[in-house]
This record gives sequence, structure tokens and C-alpha cells, in this order.
Amino acid sequence: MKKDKKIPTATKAKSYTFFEDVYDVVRQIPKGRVTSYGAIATYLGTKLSARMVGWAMNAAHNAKPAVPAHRVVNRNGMLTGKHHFATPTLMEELLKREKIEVKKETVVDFEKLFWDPSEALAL
DNA sequence: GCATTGACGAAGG
DNA sequence: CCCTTCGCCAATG
Repeated sequence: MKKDKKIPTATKAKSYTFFEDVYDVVRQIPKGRVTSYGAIATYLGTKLSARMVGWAMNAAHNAKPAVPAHRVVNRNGMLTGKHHFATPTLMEELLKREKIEVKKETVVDFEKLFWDPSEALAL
């Protein structure tokens, strides 16, 4: 198969692999769990570029199947990306739907709900 | 082609 | 303990 997926402005088949990896990892996040950009970045080996993970999520809006970006928060457990959703409250709604408590734009018991890809996917 | 920004993170003051 | 700065890499202006 082929496929060039459809990553906008990904400079042809080259760096867009990074996007695929991010999407793949995020989709594997168990329901009712959350993770951080840094954790994903670290798993991909780009821990020094956690920002790129967030950047990838930006393109994830167009990715299919839709990437559960609502399960991805910053290292503080804060829903920093909620403003990028269809509505600023959508992210909280989705999390609460998975029994995840959200208080003041922050995931409650973030440490317990934290899902580490490096551990789950264990290489 | 250079300057700015960005869904982050860690370190310094 | 809170705020500011730097780093990283890619995209956008």
C-alpha cells in the first residue's frame, strides 16, 4: 500500500514519518488514560522537541481516523490544547466522558491516569 | 532567505 | 515559589 497519507506541507515523504508515529502512538492510548507531549516525544526519540509533537497534533485535525488528541496534555496535565478543538470545552467533555476528572483545565490524578508509551509499547 | 511563532519542557533568576 | 529565558525543529509570514 501506499499511500501518501495526506499530511499538509509535510515536504513530501520525508519528515512526515514523525507525524505518523505521533498519530499511531496517540491512537494507542487506552480509554480513560492520558499522556503528555513530552512522553510521546521521548518515545519517538525527539524528547528535545516536544513542541514538534504538539505541532504534529495540529495537523492531526486532518488525520484519519481522528486522533484522540484530547488524551494528550502537557507535562503538567493541563489541557493546553483545548483551544484548538472545535470548541474550548470539547476536550473536557471528551475526557469526562472517559471518566477522567478535569478541574480548572487540568486532569485530576494525572499521575495515576498517565499512560507512558515507552512503557506500554515497550520496545 | 530571515524573522516569528508554536497544543512543550527544563532550567535559571 | 513564580516568572522569565533558552532550546528544539518545523511551518508560516
